[in-house]
Amino acid sequence: MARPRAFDIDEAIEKAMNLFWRMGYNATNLPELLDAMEISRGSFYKAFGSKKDVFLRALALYERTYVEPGIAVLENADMPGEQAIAAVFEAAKQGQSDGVQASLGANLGAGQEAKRTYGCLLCSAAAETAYHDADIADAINAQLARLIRAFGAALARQTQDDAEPTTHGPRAAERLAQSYVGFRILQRSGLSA
Amino acid sequence: MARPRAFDIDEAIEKAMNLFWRMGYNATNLPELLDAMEISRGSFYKAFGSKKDVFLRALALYERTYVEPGIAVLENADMPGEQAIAAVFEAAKQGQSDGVQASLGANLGAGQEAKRTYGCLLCSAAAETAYHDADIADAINAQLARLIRAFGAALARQTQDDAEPTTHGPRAAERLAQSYVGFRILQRSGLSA
DNA sequence: GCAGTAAGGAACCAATTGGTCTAATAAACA
DNA sequence: TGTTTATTAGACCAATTGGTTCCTTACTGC
Repeated sequence: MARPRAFDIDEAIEKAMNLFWRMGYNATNLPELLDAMEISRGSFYKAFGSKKDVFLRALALYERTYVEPGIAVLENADMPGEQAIAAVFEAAKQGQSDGVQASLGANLGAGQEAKRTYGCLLCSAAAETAYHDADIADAINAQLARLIRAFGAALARQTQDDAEPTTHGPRAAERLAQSYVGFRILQRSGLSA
Repeated sequence: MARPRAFDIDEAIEKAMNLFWRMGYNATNLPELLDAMEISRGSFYKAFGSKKDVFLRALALYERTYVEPGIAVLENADMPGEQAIAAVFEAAKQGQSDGVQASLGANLGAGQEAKRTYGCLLCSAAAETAYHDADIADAINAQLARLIRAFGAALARQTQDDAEPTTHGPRAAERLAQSYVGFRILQRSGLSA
């Protein structure tokens, strides 16, 4: 009995996520965000409430789309731990950013230098917004904590009993997560491939 | 034959550095910056020109104060590579943020929770400003590249010929730098200690 | 004392920020 | 057809952004 929403909420959030991914939270302003989401200011505030809410939903979508598959691999009891960890790092190396690549292609000319990635939204956001907003910080820290635990689960399934300190001890999962985050930050800077 | 500058340029930049360290570049606004530097708007623009210029100088000061000592250790030919690398990570763990601790103490009550650090200005800035300003990105990437090279120098001086993939191969220095950056990002988030 | 410079403070600037509101239109369903 | 709701575009908002200008007040060395 009423006009249905013309845009898809999830699609709009996905477009927002891709912009936040590239720009970071602070550097994303409303006009650009509305442009990327392809909705009007009115629809934006009616459907989502605020920029911060959209960012939190984008973070949640990022988790579902990019983080959880990795966590599933790390926690997959049928896969040896070393193999799971290697697979997660390999996925990060391969870009793991379809949507980003797409939006990048739209921005650059004819796909030249289109190989550059924006790293990891979660990792970048951790560095940027840690001290600014408690809600955002909580959401990010929860995701990072999940990731660390998943690395721990994979480490616990290791088949080889090697002596690498990186893969043993109480802080081994933390250290693996550090490597992952650092990789993705330097990847964003273009210094790691 | 003229009135001398009443504030010390380097001290002002140091205060700015500490604020940028805590807040990041985008989230630092002029009034807060002037307040932290304890100079007036007029003096600010006469002496430095712009917020961006101040940030670049703060980055340079950070490099001199916090990055170069680490690089010197890593490149110290008299110290075994493993030892140098361990020392750099240990320094990062210890906080390595005197100025920041001081400004933190001023913000919080009576020093409670004063142990929290802001991670590493360079690492956080790498994540935040990579795609926004070319000058800033260049300055950051140059510093990161120096750091990676220094890790490489330390690796080349290794005494033990262990089989850890982390410490061998062409990308070993890059991997060490990743660990370092990731450590400091998670440190800022409070998830690594 | 005087020239020269820097200080602080405040007024002022245009542009942008995230966010609100209105009015007209459009689509669905009963 | 009428009710309901979502749509768009745009005006509008106060607050904030980084930055400029100006005036008065120091302070220095000659």
